[in-house]
Amino acid sequence: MPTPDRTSLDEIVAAARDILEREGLAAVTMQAVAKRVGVRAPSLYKRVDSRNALIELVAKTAVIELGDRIDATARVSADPHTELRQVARDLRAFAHENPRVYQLIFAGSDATRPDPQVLARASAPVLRVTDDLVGSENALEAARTITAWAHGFIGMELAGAFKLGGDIDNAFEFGIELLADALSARSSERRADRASNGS
Amino acid sequence: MPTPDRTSLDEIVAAARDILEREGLAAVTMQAVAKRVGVRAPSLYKRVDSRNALIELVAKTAVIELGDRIDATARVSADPHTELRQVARDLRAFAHENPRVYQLIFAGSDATRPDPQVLARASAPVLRVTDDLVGSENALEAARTITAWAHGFIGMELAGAFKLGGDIDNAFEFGIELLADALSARSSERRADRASNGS
DNA sequence: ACCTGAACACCGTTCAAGT
DNA sequence: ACCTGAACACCGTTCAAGT
Repeated sequence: MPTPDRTSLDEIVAAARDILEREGLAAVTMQAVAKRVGVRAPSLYKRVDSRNALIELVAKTAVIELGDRIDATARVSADPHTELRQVARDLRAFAHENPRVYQLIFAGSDATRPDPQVLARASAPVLRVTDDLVGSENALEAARTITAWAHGFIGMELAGAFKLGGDIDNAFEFGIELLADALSARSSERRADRASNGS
Repeated sequence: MPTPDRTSLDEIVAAARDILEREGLAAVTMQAVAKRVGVRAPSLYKRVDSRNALIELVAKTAVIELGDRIDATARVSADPHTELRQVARDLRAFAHENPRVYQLIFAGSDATRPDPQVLARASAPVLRVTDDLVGSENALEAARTITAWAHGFIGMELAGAFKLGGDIDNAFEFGIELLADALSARSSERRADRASNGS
């Protein structure tokens, strides 16, 4: 006679994520997760291939969540400049709310990193903005510059690498403005070039 | 009667670093390190407090090495603009040569991250450059923008996050130029402001 | 069909016993 | 003074036995 299920994959992934966020990756043991969902460790293997696979599921779930979030705010914004600012702030807000998941996603091993498809979806708004700003020839490079800056800034912030004092929020806004201005400047040059080329 | 030493702390740290770079952090077990230096695992505890302490030593050693390297090339360069470019390239070259150590340093846990003192030393050249470029009021923010961009770019590159094709070297140079130009522009504005203020 | 205890291999770490 | 085997607690994982 079949026993009713005592847990579910979703519950397991949620439990793992919660433990990760509260106590760190090392604390995400199969025993700890099992205990949280009211089951013994071996039972987890009915729904999950391995601990690594479970960690990957946590990462993947979070990436999708992040993608949705960026997508939602990117969709409603006005000009590229403010849209850019908004995407950067969204990313940072997510990182502040889910620091360990964020680090798992962007600084973890190969397996926990977003797969290209999801990544492309998440970075689409950035590409759209840079395309508007600097034109399609340099849109990819520009998008990479912005993404790299945001990712690097947030990573350092989470790592507590900004030890020299100063206002960190301020430095973030400074960076956004600097990059946005720089790209706008390129954009103007480009328009000027085009005009003088007559193309 | 005292036995002659069969290994040394330096040898142990070097062995651990080598294993880390070749096979990843998970492969750095006390047994693996011990085997490499010709000793049994328990003997390591004569020279190292714990596995974590050993990993920290690997990180610290590498940070000092990196600091020396940046310091050396930063010292000989000419104008701030090229110095900036050079520091960024040094950082990237080190990351390419020591990818796992780099990630350990900049994306690892609290314990493996550079302590503030060493970090300050390594970032001094950057601060000097930004001070030249944008003035002392915004030097820290500017330095953070540059450091964040470089760190983020390299981190993404090592993570294989640049899946959309395109020339990555090109994107790196694009980023440097964009940032350097943007800071130079600020610098000009600053000079103009000062002139019009009469201060 | 799901769950469990027992078992296995492998960790990090400790310690008494060797030289 | 350094090194070692044995032992302990704790992992991830497998599997036969329960319901």
